[in-house]
Amino acid sequence: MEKHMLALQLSHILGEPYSREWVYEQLELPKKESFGDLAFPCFPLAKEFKKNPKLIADELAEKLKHPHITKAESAGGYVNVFLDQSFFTEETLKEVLANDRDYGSHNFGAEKTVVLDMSSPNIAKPFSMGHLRSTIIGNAISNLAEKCGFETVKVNYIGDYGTQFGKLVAAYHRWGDDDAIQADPLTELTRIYVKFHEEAKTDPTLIDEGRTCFKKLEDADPEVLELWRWFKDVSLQEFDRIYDLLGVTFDLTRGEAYYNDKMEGVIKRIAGAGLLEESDGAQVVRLDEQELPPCLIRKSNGTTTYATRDLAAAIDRYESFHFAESLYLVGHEQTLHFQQVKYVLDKMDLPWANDMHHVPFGMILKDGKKMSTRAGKTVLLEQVLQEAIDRARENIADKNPDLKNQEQVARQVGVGSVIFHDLKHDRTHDVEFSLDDMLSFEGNTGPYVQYTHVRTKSLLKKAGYEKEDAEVKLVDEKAWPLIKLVRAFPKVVKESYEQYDPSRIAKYLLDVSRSFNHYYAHNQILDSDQEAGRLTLIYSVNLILQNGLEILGIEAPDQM
RNA sequence: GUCCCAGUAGCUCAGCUGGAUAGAGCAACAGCCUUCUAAGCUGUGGGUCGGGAGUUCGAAUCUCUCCUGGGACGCCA
Repeated sequence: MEKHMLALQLSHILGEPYSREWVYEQLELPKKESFGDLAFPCFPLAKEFKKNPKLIADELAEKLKHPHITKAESAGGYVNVFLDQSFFTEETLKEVLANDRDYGSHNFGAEKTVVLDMSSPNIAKPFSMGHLRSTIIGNAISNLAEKCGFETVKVNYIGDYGTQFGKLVAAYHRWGDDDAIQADPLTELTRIYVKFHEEAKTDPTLIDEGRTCFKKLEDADPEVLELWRWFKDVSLQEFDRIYDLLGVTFDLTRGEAYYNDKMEGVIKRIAGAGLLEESDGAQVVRLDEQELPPCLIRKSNGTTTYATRDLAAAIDRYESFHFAESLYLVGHEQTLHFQQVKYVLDKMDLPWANDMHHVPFGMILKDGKKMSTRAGKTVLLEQVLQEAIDRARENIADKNPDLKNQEQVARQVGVGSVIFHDLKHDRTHDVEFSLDDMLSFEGNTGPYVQYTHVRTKSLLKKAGYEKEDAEVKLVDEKAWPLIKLVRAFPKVVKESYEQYDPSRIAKYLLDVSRSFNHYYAHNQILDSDQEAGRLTLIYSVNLILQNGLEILGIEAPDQM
C-alpha cells in the first residue's frame, strides 16, 4: 500500500503524462537502509526534461509531502523516501493480529482445483535423491496453492509400467532370488536390474527379451502379472516408510498401469481426430508445425509408450477434477515429452491442455554427472535422512541434553535440514550432491530457521504473552527492518505460488531469521520499556516462521 | 549435428524481469555466554559477475558471438 501511496503522490506532482501505474513500475526497494524505504529513480525523466537527474530528484524531494512520509531526500539521482515508521508498524501489527494464522493467505484460488503430479517413484527402484525434489517441491507448491485458496489434489503417479519391468522380469528369470528379495526388496531388485544392463552390453538379445516380457505383461500373462504385483507391493511398502519420515501424504496414489485399459480408447480418439500416422511400423502424432519431433503413441511391436499413458492420465484427471491447473513436478530432462503431450491434447481440441504446466527442476548431480539407477550410481534418500537425524540427535545431546522428546526433535531437525536444503535452491538449477552441505545446521539452513522459531517461542512463553492484550503501538527504529519483512509476507506467498517457486519462501524465512536474530542480539525484549509492543512483533515473527516452515513441509519444534 | 539450460568470492548459492559502492552462508582469521536457548551475534580478509562485441543515461541482468559444463533429440520412463 505504501508503494501505491507514493506512486500516486509522485504521479500527481509530475502531472498528466506520468501515470500512477508508470511511477509504480519505476519504484524500487533501496539496497541499503540508509537510502530509506522506497526509491524513485529520476534517470528516465532526465532525457525528457533535458535536465540533470539530480536536479529533478531535488525538486521532487522538495515537493513530496505526505502525512505518512517522514522524509524525502535526493541522492545520486534518486528520490529516497522514508516512511512513517510508527504508523506503518502499527498498521502491520494490526494486520497480523486481525488475520492471525491466516496472515499471508489469499483467496484468488477459491473454488478452483490444482492437481499436482509429484514424487512418482518407479517401483523396484530405490527412492533416490531425485525423487526427493519432486516430492518436496510438489508438497510445498501444494501448500502454497492452499494458502492461496485452491483445493489441491496430490497425485503420486507411480512408475509401475513400461519396458523397464519387462527387463526386470527377464532379469528375475535369470538371477532372481526370492529370499533375498523378501529380505531387502529394493536392493535386490536393483541389483539384478543393474546386472541386466551390464550383461546386455555384451549380449544385446537381452534387450529384446525384456521387451518381450513387457509385451507379456501388457497381454496380462498370469506369471508375469504375478511377479509384477509382487514387485509393486514390496516397493510401495518401502516408499511409505519414506513418506512417513518426510511427512508427505497423497490424495491419490495411482500407477501407470491403472490406465492400461484406457489406452485403446485414447488411441482411437487420437485416430478419430485424424492425428495418427504410421511411421517405421510405429504409430505417431506428427508435431511439425510446433517444430517438435513426433510423439510416439504405439511402438512397432504393438505396445504403448509412456506418452500414451500420460495422455490417458491427463484426460482422466481433467474429467475427474476439472482442474484450473494441472502441474507436473518432473525433472528438466522431460521437458520435450511434456511439450509433446500438451500439443497432442491441444490438437485433439481439448482447451484445458493450456492449463497443464510442466514444473521442471534440475537434477542432483554427483561429481557433475547425472546419477542413474542403471549404472548403480544413486544415493539413497533414506540413508541421507537417517544420517541427518543421527547428527541432529548428537547435536541435542551436546547442546540441550535435558530436552524432552529428543527423538522427535531429532527427526524434525534432521528431516527439516534435508528438506530446506533442497527448497532453498532455485528449482530449475542442478545441484551438486553434498552430504556435508545438506546436513549442516548452521547459517542458511532449515535448523537455523527452526532455531529462530524456538527463540521466539521461548520469549513468548517466558512473558506469558496473550494475544488478547497485545499492544500494536511500537516506536522502535531498530525493529523497522524486521517490521518491513513482516509486512512483505503475504506478497511473498503470492509470488512464490505464481512462480511455482518455494525457494522464495525459503530465502524469505532466512531473511526474517537473520533480521530477528540481529534484533534479538542487540535489544532487550523482556523487561524492556516497550515490552508489550516488542512482544507483539515477536509474536508476528513467530507466526510467520511457523507458517513459512509449514508451507515448506518442515516441522517447527517449540524447543530444540 | 540440432535444440534447451547453466557459468557470480576458495566452496554452496542470492541478486526482486535494466538502476546507487555486486550480497548471504560455509571455510579461514579475530572477538562475544554471571542477562531473554552460542544451532546465535559482531568484525577482518576474499570478485576482471566465463571471454569478446553490441543495445543505452545506466548491463551480473537484454542481444549476438565464442569457450566450458550439463541435458534432450520415436520404439527407456
